[in-house]
Amino acid sequence: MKNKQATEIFRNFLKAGKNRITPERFEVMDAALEYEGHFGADDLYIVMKNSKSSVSRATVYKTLELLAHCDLISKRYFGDNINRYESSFKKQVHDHLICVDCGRIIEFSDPEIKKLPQLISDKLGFNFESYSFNIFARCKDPKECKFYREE
Amino acid sequence: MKNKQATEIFRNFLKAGKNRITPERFEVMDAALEYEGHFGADDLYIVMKNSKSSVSRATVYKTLELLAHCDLISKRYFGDNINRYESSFKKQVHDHLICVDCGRIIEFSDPEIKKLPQLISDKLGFNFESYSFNIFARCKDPKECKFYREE
DNA sequence: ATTGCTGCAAAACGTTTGCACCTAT
DNA sequence: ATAGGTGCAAACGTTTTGCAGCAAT
Repeated sequence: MKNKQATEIFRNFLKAGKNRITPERFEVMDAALEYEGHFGADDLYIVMKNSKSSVSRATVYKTLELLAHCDLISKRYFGDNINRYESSFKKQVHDHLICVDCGRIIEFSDPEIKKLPQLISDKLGFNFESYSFNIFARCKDPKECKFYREE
Repeated sequence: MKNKQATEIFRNFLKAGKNRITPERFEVMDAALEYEGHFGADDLYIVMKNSKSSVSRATVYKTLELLAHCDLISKRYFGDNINRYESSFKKQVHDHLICVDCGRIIEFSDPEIKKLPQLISDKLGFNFESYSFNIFARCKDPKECKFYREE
């Protein structure tokens, strides 16, 4: 229970959906919000395991879905068959550019894009829920790209 | 070799990349361009198998990647752990709205979105390659949504 | 007391790989 | 001749599931 405000949000979300308040879920929440950058469910499981947590892999997977549903974390997909997450608590909404050569991920934020999903959903007769926007591109400087890949 | 124009495009792409021109690759190309709507690699493999093709699963997977690289098909991801493809030959570029309740997929096209990926890539110092834009939303009319789910 | 949650291991799933044979160049 | 592609089955890595016991309500 390292983050009081997030704990409150998660707790209320769980209550509202008639999900139980368990210590394991808050353990996963803390670890997820602490993780720097993007992580797969298994990455987080390993980190927790290494810090002596006894939360199971299944619980990690399930809890991450819950956290994504209450917008404490965001679910991402960069095209490599792994679902990734990242904390979105107190972080500004952003999208991603992925270098298809070196895999580097650049975060950016565009006011134009932010408002479009809501508008389009309305126009098509849907209630907007979330969106994903990824750009795949190549570093202009191949040296820089190679450098990044090697580290 | 059902589609002369696409065959030509694919053949040139293969030559340019020093990939060999094989009958299997064109079998996959034909099947992929004929497929109505979005399909997983395995879906296509089953269809081909059922029409007595002897192309292997591995070849289907590999060839779909090649077809995506020369833009004859587009690779999609709708958040359910399956990579999907759809023909993009002679089809206008479009994006997708997915109903998170019933799974229905609506295709739409927005001029604003089309031009942004290129612009943003330039601004960030990358060479634009491709992009993906998905909106997740809910049918406004739950009945309509339910109806769709049940069929 | 009743559900729902957990941990564990096994299974499931889509996808990739290793290998021997084959074929386009 | 040789590099590259194919088919097959087995392996892979991520994710989900079944189940018995446990814990939040």
